[in-house]
Amino acid sequence: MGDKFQLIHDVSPGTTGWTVKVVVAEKFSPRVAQRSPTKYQNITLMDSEGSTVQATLYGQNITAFQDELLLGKTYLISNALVKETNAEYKAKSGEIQWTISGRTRIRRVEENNSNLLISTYSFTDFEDFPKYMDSNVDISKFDTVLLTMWETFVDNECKYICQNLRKKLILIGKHLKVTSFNGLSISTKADSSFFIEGEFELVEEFKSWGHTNSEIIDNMISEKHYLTSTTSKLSSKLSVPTAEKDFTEIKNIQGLKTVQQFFWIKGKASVKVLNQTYWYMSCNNCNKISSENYGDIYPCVFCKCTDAKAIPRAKVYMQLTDPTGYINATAIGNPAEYFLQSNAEILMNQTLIPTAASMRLSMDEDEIFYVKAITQELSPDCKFEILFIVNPSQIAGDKNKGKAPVEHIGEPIKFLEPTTKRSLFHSDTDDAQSSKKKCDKSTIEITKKKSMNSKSLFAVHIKKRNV
DNA sequence: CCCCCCCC
Repeated sequence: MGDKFQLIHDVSPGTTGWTVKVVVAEKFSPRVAQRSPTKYQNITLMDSEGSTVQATLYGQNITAFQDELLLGKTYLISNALVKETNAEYKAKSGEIQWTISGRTRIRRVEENNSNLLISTYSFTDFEDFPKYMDSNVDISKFDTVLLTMWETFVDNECKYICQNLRKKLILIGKHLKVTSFNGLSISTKADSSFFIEGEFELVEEFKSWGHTNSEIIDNMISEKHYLTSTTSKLSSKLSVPTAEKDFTEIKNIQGLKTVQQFFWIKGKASVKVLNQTYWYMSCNNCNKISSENYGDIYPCVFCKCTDAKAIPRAKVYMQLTDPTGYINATAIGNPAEYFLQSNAEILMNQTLIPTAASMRLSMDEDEIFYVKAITQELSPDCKFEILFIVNPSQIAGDKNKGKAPVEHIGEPIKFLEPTTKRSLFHSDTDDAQSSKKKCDKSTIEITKKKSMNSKSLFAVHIKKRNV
């Protein structure tokens, strides 16, 4: 390993412009956090001098990077989030931890540094262990697997394996509402339909609420409404309320505890924290964060698009007020550009803290906001996201005027009776075609990714695609 | 759709 790069010890919180060459020395199985639904995965990285640092991945980054960071391989890493571990947990002071996210640039280097690892760890026997731990094959076939644990593995790894396996089974059986499993997230959309992304593995058919999980997923796919972000398309999906009683007063959602809900709010937005980043670099295909430079073509780790383009996307953290109170909320993409009266490229090139001359920082008149509330497990308050902003003048004379807001708002999710015989479990090109036909502005790809045995293990990839 | 953060 050459020395033109920094070493792990050279990188502290606040260090900029660094690149460290590392070998992936250990890769642990993803775990679910004890006190929150957060998934995390720890990885140990080692530099040329044998120093190590713990790197952590969270949530969807775990699946996104699972093929990028392979055990024993060498990488150049830059722009990880570097911080001291939480004082509450850290064993010794000054311990550094890296967080690897979509911002982090990772470049594979074709070098064999396994001798470095072997000289530091007795690592060879351990090599097959991580992939074994994370395997679902054993569950699906209900084969008995003998796993021998010793010393601290009994208390640590063994405990977590058991917990995770149990959680996975429970998740598949019961949870088809708002959850994630192996990269799958099924969440309610603003129009009460479902958005499914990522991969999931159906280990076993479970019945819940009178339907098997495969039927429920079939329903979601056959319904497949997707919201689009533009106001014109929005108005065809949602009728904007006009009666005062249809708006939610902010005081009623401050400190909200519900899982996920949508509200119409009539009020004003303003930027209170001027010194924020009003954009992020994104993938032009999936909008996820990118570590590339503007305009670069790159393979996106999230959507796996091989020729994704890095483009800026607007983002703003603001305060929403009505006569009864205020909440902080985030807007991304269209609503952010609309509010700021700017666009992502201008926002990206802006070097100074903005002024009212360079963008809109507050509203003069009331506007209508469609707000999504998401409970934060560890924080007392909800997080709010502004999905749409509608100027009341835009809906004057609209055919929806006077209509009550669509009936789903604030209501629990309902599963529809199965309307189709089409099953995910015979996913072939015919199914993919029929999905395409029913889809209006998007297509859904259904691919059988792997089939370990004839009936129990499937991986299905469903994604929205703009046409 | 998306950002941030996140665990022992």
